[in-house]
Amino acid sequence: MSAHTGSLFPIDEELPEPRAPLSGEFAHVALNRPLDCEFTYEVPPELSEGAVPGARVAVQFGRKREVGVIVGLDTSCDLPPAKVRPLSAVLDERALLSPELLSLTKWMAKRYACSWGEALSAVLPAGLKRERSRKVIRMISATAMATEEVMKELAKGSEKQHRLLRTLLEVEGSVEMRDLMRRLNLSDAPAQTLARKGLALIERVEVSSDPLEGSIGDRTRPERLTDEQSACLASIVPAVQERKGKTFLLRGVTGSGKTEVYLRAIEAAVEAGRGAIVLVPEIALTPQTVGWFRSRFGDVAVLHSKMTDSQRLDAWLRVSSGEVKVVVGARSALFAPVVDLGVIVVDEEHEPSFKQGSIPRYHARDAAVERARLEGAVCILGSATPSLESRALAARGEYVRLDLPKRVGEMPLPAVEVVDMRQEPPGKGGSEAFSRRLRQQLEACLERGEQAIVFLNRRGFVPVLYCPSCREVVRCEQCDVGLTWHRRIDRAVCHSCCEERHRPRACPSCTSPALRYLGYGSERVEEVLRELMPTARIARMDSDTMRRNEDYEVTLEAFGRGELDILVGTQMIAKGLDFPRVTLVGIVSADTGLHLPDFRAAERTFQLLAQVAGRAGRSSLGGRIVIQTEAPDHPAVVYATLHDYDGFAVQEEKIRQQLSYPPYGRLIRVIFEHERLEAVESCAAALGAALREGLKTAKAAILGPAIAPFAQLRGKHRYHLMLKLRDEEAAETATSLLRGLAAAEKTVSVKVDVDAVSML
DNA sequence: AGCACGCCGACT
DNA sequence: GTCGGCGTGCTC
Repeated sequence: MSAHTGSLFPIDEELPEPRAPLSGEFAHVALNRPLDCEFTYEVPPELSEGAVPGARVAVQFGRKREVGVIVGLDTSCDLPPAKVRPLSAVLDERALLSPELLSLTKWMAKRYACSWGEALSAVLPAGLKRERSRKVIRMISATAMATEEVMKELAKGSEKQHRLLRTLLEVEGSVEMRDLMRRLNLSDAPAQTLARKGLALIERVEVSSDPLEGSIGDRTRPERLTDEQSACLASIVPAVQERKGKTFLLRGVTGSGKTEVYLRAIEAAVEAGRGAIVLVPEIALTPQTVGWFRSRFGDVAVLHSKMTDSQRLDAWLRVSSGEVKVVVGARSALFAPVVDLGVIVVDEEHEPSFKQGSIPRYHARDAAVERARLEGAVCILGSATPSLESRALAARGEYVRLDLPKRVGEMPLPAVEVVDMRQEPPGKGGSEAFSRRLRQQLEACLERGEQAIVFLNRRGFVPVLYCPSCREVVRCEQCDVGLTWHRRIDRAVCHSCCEERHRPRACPSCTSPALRYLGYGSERVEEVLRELMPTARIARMDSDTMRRNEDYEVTLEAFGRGELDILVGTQMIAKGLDFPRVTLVGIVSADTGLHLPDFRAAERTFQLLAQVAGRAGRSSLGGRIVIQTEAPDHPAVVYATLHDYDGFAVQEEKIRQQLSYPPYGRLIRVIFEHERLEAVESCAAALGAALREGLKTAKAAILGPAIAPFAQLRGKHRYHLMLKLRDEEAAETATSLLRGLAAAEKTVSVKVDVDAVSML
């Protein structure tokens, strides 16, 4: 701009020039950018026919070409004419997104403090977010040239290449490169180098077939339902026919036949010519689960995180065309473009994985309720241990509560025993991980020829590297988290940033050589178990042993065929497994999550214990649970022992109410991150002050700012603050205020997590 | 978020 | 004397 145009003159010269609004046809376009507004483009006459709300368009934005979605049309425009550009192209022949999905994404933007375009980007499959794409994945494998000799050579100088190649040799076969690199925390440079040396082979593959494709379940349609199942369906089925949005909270103990209720509700929708979506936690999305739905509904579209972009696109388009009416998938399957949606099921609705960790930070359960409302569909939230949030909404009459209190076939719930680990004699070499009682039960179980599951929510061999002389544990310099020693790979691993390093010989802070190795993780529990029970056939399932998709299936199938006696594992084995010969579940420690600085720690522990306990006693063989703990009097343990969900909920609700935590009001968490500590501190303080000022009159309480539970993560300092909002109005005020404040911050990263499920 | 423009330190 | 740092402001 030249100095003569007026920019150097006082601003009072800048009179708003009077002008008539432009007329013609204009489209409001939402773009996948964190910008608070939509952008207006002129619709050229030749594009007029296709330019409808819900269609994707290509537009020139700044100096880039972007894909956006038309969210509205207008016949006038009051922007300065020079600013308005024409649409470059309409990319779809019809509205790709229904009015309901447009409304749903608008609701998400408001609720979760993101732009409409960002919410839309959660709905569109990746293949439709770019103008042209057919992404291929890269697979990597070791070649025959990768010998032990070569490994020794690499070990000297090329740390990263060595680590990568060793992993490739271990997995024997090719693995998806992007996935592997993320897990090993490597860029693809080391892989490229290995490929150049001929030690690794990188192939571009257009896509293998859907691993869940052929799976057909063996669940037959029962002739008769239990009285409780019939009662549930008697209130659900009419609601499907009424076409009014309605939400049910279905509380059913493990083995009570929740799935059959889902299936019948979906049948009712399909008979009425409508479609359905079933959401399950990612980890429960197994061939077995998918099979149940395939066996009943034939062609069922599956959407999960392991699919490639083109597979997802394919499934999405088949659903959109009405060719497929039933969709099963993880979180994002909520947005499947099902034609005339009649039922949405959210199974295990209490699972925190339904909350998306990145923008848009939506909760799929809450968004499902909203989508059902918009579509006039029925939403069924199912769980053995519903979240306190859903429980409260049911109590307030927002949801209809339904109960399945008994297991199908009068199967009793398994007996639960608690072992107080403080009373156990000290052991050595990790044997203290098993109480006398649990050992005895394991032996008895195997003698009867039955199977056992041993659960521990902690990976690695030893989780604590303790220096007795400075009384500190060895921490990750990047993350302020204790390192875990993994013995098989002999490395100290940070479970927060996945960074691995050599096992420290001495204490890094005081150089004392006498580091002590304390505690046990799943790797060590497996080893101890092999020593205690040398004849038992044991397998471990955690994210260290399950490096490939197939590993999971192979191990579970072997367990199902009875080729294994004991399955040791973490979270991974807590959900959904249904093996009739499992009669014993040992929980090595109930305490791992109990003392986390998160107000939901007790709720999570209770849910986990109930979940894991549900793996035993699923047949006439009966079942038994042994819970080891150092806190036998903790309510989460006590009520889990009694199978008393309501009892636990009632006492936990008292605590929440006293402290005004959800479900007594909503909660927003704000996280501040930056390399420079002073920048984080001052930004958090300033934003905290602005919030206190802006929310003076709202029913809100602000906690903090304070140092976040992980004070450092990947080298960034972290602060956080928490807002407790007494009512919806306060929550809305706070959300929009925060959106403005966060957008104005340029240096420090400010994340606004509405209805946060994790405080860590 | 990108991506530009714009003003101050260490290099040829 | 330039290359490049990241602060500030805009995108229909």
